[in-house]
Amino acid sequence: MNPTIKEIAKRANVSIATVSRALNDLSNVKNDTKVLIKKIAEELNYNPNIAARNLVSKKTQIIGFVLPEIEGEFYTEVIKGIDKVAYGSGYHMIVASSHSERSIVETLTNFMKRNFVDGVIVMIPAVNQQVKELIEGSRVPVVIINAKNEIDNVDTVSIDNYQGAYSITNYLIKNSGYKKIAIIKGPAQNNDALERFEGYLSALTDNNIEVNDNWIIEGDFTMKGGELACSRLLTLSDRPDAIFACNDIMAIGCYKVINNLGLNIPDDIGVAGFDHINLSEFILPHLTTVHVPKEELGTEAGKLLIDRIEKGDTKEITHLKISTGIVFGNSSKN
Amino acid sequence: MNPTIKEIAKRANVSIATVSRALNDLSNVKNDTKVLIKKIAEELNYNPNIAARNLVSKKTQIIGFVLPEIEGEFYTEVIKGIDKVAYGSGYHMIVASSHSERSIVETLTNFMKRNFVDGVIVMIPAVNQQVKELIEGSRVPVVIINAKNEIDNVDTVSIDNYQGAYSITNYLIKNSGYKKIAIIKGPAQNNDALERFEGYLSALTDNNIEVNDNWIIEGDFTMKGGELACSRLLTLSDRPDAIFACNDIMAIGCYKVINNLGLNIPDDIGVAGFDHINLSEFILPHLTTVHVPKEELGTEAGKLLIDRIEKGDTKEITHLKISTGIVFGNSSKN
DNA sequence: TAAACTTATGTAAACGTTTACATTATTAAT
DNA sequence: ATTAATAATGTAAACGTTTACATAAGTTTA
Repeated sequence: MNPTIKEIAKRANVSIATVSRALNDLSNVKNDTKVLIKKIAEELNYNPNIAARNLVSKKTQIIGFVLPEIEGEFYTEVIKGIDKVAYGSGYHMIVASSHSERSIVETLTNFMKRNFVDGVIVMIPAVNQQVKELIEGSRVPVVIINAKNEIDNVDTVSIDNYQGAYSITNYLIKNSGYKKIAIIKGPAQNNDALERFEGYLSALTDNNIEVNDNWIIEGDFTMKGGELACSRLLTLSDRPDAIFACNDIMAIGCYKVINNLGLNIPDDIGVAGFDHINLSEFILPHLTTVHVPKEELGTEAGKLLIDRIEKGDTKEITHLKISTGIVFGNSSKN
Repeated sequence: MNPTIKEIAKRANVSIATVSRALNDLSNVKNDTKVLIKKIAEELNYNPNIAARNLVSKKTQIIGFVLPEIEGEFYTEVIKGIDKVAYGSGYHMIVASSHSERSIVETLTNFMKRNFVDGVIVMIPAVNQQVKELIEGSRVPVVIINAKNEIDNVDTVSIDNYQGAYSITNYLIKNSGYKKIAIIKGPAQNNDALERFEGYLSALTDNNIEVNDNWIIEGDFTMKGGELACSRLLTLSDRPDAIFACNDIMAIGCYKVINNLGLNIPDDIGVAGFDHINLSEFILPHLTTVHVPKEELGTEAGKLLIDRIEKGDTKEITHLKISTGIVFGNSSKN
């Protein structure tokens, strides 16, 4: 059906080896021959058979991206970042989220055991033992996004959560003048959440502010969770004058509660988030939050992975930390 | 490196043909042999080489999804839908959005010419001549999401925009009692936008409401566009009492302007959108909008494509229209 | 018990490339 | 003009499967 190099060889009166060399622009092919072959290939609308090429090269030019769920803009941005880099280097990306019918482990196993992808990028908030072992034992190159640095023979890219949380807390203190800053944490096993919490603690300490345990509330990174946490905080007898929600969605949950109580943001109570999702700019007042370069997370992971695929073990392991910045909204005084 | 069927054959003292048959659970293999072979495969941690298999089967079990840009939850949901169906049928999905470095045509060409994917799902708001020809001439099965039915030898899935727009306009009239309903349209070449506009017109006509050209404003499906359109409408001497924005993002733009002017939604002016994006439930008052089953769009397209891949031309062309529903928010009176 | 099936296995080709090695044609060096 | 070096091309194997066809082994049937 599809023309093959055999067909081209016949028409050009050369061997298939020469055709292959010509089409791949290898050296040692007379220019005339090369031109002729390319012309014929063009005429026949020739396209190389990828499977055949993969078979001999033992590469597929495909990278896999494993994530818990394709949802929310965060992952979307990361996907975009990976895709751009992949495309630029001649790779394709297969996205595999886990869902009702497929577990993360299953996906990962599939990607790593079969000679199906050249490398895998994994972005999961909490790496459990099983996943850890899977990754450590993998012959396929892996890059992990945003996990705790507990797998050290693997390249990683992550957000500097500590720095982000530290600076926004510091900002709330130094610039806005808040003194009683509460925090709504993220899920307990979530590494990002942990690091953010630590940044918050350090900032308080460095500013000689005592940590008040009543103002440290567990959250779950959902809006509902934000609402509940916020209403707990606002009904305390000694209530905080600012709330640092460990992600934007929870911060938006706070907005709801605060508005319902007829309080003013940022005068009665300041609010800050983390992530800088689009929504944070849609709401009023605009949310003060931490900008996370989501797409960059993807591009960096992509670069690292492709480098690893192409250079193998000659390159040493990289642990990349991507810094964040503050988005100065109006949900905090200034 | 990786064990092959050859290695298994050697250990089991059989030919590679038998191994292949045993592993693929084909008939005509003695049960003892089958069990033995499978045991050895297991021990060796054997995984079939996909490239080799693809080479002979001339299939890759990969489907491509082409979209203009991975952005916003709409596409995300569709991706999720496709992924689920694909996975269920043993396929993988490669997502290729166009971006700075890659045009839609380029992506499409890449997918359709090479024997790289078994089928392609295309979701682009406006199919131009070049794309049309590309699709019509494709030997690779294609399913188009949400485009005008102008390519008839291809399966399509689309939202019933007309019905959605008709019913929400009708709702604004019949249930909310609005009489002066303006519309903010979508981009001129966008097919969804056109159909929505037609639904609006029909609903007015069927309710014996005269169409007022001043209340028909061009929009562009962006928040900013919604703001501008809204402020134009609200400064008219004869201003509408309700606005139907052809997508939610523009409706949210309207909220901004209306709030700024100190007007009340839904009493001074009603607002309705289209798409039912998450955001529509975050804002207050909750937006009255048209629910679009985004994930279903993906699953249906996936099913159609895989069916086409596996059944070939024996199955006749399907043009599927997916109905929508109204989300009764508080941005309209009731 | 031979003939006729059926079942189980093997042989070898095919899929479409790439590439090591061999060969021939061309150019440079003496 | 002969030899040496280089450039261009060809030959054939290899990649790891699947599968048509051939063969061997086992089971009915008359």
